[in-house]
Amino acid sequence: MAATLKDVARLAGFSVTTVSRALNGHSDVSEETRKKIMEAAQALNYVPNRVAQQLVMGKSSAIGLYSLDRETFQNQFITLMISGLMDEATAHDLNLMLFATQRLQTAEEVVMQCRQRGLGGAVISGLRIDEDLIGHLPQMDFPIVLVDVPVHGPRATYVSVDNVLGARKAVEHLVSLGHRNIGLINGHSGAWVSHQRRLGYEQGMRDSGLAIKESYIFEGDFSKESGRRGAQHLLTVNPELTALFVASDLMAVGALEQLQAMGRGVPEDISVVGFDDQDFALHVSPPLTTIRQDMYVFGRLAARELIGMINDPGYTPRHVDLPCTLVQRGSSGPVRSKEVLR
Amino acid sequence: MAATLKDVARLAGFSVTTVSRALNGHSDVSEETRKKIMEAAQALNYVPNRVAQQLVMGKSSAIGLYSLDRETFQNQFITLMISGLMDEATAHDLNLMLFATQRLQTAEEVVMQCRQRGLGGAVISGLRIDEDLIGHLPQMDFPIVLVDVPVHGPRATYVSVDNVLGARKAVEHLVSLGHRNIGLINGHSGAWVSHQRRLGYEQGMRDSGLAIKESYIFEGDFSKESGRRGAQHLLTVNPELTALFVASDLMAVGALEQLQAMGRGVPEDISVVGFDDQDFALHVSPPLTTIRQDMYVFGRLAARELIGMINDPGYTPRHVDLPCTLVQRGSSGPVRSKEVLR
DNA sequence: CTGTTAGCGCTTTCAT
DNA sequence: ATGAAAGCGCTAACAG
Repeated sequence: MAATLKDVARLAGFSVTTVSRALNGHSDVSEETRKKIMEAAQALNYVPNRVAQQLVMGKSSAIGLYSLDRETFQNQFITLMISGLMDEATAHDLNLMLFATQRLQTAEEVVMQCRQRGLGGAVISGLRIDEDLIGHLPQMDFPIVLVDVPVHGPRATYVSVDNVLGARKAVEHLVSLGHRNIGLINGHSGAWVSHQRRLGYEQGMRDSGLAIKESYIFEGDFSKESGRRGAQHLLTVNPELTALFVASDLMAVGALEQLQAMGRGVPEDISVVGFDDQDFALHVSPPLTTIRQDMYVFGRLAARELIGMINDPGYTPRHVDLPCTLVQRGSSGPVRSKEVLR
Repeated sequence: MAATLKDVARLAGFSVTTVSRALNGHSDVSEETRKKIMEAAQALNYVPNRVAQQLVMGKSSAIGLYSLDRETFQNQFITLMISGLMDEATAHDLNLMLFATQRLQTAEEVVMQCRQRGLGGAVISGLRIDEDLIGHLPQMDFPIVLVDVPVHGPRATYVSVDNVLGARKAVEHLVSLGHRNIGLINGHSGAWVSHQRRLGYEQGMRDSGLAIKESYIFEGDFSKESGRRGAQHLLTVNPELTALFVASDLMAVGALEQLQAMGRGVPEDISVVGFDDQDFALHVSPPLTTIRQDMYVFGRLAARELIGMINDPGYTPRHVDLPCTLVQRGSSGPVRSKEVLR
C-alpha cells in the first residue's frame, strides 16, 4: 500500500542503504544522489514506517498517560493536562498514548506493559498514596512521572503545585477579610494533596494566631455531594463559622448549593474558597474564589521531565512545585461586622 | 532488557517458532510442551513485543483521535468521548493515540501519517464543513470516523446526535410552556451542527404555527462571549422575546449572565434552553435546561464503527443518529401571563 | 507435533 | 560515496 524504502530505492536506482542514509541526512551521500533520492521519495509520497524504525532502533516513539479510574478523566483537570502533554510531546516528535485502567497491578507489570507497547516513559495520574506500587515505581529502570504523588528516583519524579502554599493563601485571604472562624472541607485521605492542603490550612491558621479545631475539619471525597454534606455538617456543629476553605471546586460548588439551601448567603453570611479553578468555577453564582492550578503548564512540565529522562539516560529528573494563585471572585467577602464583634 | 521469544525458547528448550505458537494458543502444540513454555515465559516475565508483532503482521495496534485546534480539547465534551473511545478500544485490545493539530493538510497526508504511525484508523473531531479534505477523506482506503460532519464512504462514516430533533425538542419544550416569541443564538456556520440545529429550530417553530423571523436569529461562535452578545443583541432588537434557544451550553451561560445583567430574570422574564449538557450546566444558576448529548456513548459508537472497519475489510460502516434528550432544569419556565396576553 | 527458512521495513556495521 | 549483509522481535509458510 504505502511506499517503502525499497520502492524508493528501485525508483531512484540506488540501494536501500543509500536511500536510508540520504533520507536521514547523513553526510556520506553525494549531493546529486541525495537530490535524486529526495525526488523519488517525493514522487512516491514516501513516509518512513515508524513501527519499523522503532523496532530496529529500539527508540520509542510515544509516551503514555495512565489515568486511574474514569472519574479522573471526566474533569477538565485532565483535559488541560493532556493538552500540555501533547504539545510538549509533539514538539519532541513523540506521540501520546492514553490508558485508562481501574487498578494498576505491580510496578513491574506496568513497566512491562509500557515496554511492550513501545513507550519511552509514562505519566501516571490518579494514584492513591496507599497504593503499594508507589514504593516500587521509582526503582524501575523506566521513566515515570507521577501526578500529585511524591516520588523520587533516578528515573522517576512527580509534578504538583505547591498545595501547602495554595491552602495557606486561601486561609490568609479569608483572614485578611476579617474571618477568624474558618472551616475546612478536605478531600479524602487517599490523595496526597489532601494532606498537603490540610497542612497549608493549619499553617495559615496558626500563622494568623488562630486555633485549629478538629471540629472545623470535614473529610469529604472530592465529590460535589460530599461538599454538600461537609457544609451541612460543619455549619450545624459550628454555627459560628463565617468561612470555608474547600479543597476542590467541585466540593465547593456542592457547599455553595448547600449553604444557599440552608438560607446562608454567600458571601454575606459565609465566604467560600475553592481549589483548582475548573471552568465551572467562573460560571457558578456567585463565581467561586479559588486557588488556581494551571494544568496546561502542569502537563507540559510533566512531559518535559519525562522526555528529559527518555532522551538522556543520565538526566536527573527534578521536581518543581508549580505556583498556584488565588483567584478572587464573588464567593468570598469581608466578614459581617456583627460576626467580628463576637 | 525485557525478555524476548528467543530467551523463552532457550529456557524452555524449544524453537522460537514453537514458542510463538504455544503462546498464541495454536492447536498444533502438545499440552506438555505448552506447559513447559508457559512456565518459562512466566519465569522470564515475558510479554510479546507489540511493535514487532505489528511490523510482521501488518496489523495495527492503535486507533487515533485527531482533535483540531486546542479549544475542542478544553471542553469536557471531548473528555467523555475519549473515555468512550478508550473503553471500546481497550475492549478490542487497541490503544488510543491522541493528536492535536492546528490544521490538517490533505486527506492523503493525514492517511499517510496515520499509516506511518501504525494506526488502523482514526476519529477526527473539530473539522469545519468548508475544509476541502472532507470531500477526499471518504475516498481514502483507510478507516475514518468523523465527528459531527456528515460523510459516507466504504471506509468512512460519522457520528452525531440527531441535532435537528434536539433543536426541535428545545423549541417544542418552550412552546409547551406557552412561549411564542423564541429567539435562536446559533453557533458559527463552519460547524455542520449549526445548520442542523437551525433547521430543527425552524421546523419546531413552523410545526407550532410560529413564523420564523430572521431578526430572531443570531449567529454566535460557540464562545461564552458570543452568547452574551447574542442575548444583548436579540433582546435589544426584539424586546418581545420571552425565550431563547441557545445552540451550546457555553453560549447559554453567556446569555444567562447577560440577561441577568440586563435585569431580565431567568426564567421569570425569559427562558433559556442550551445544548450539550456540559457539566457546568448543572452548576450555574438557575441550572440550565438543555439538550443532552451523551458523549461517552458517542465515543463508544465512534470506536465501534472504526474498529468494525479495521477488523473486517468488508464491513460497511453505518451512521446512526444518537438520541439526544431534553433535560429540564431551572432556566426554562412558563411564559408570564402578561406576555401571553400580548 | 516441531524446527527451518524467510521476511515485515528499517538502520547499521563492514567492505568495496 | 555506495552496497551487501545482518539483525531488531516476531509470525507464517513449508517441510519433516
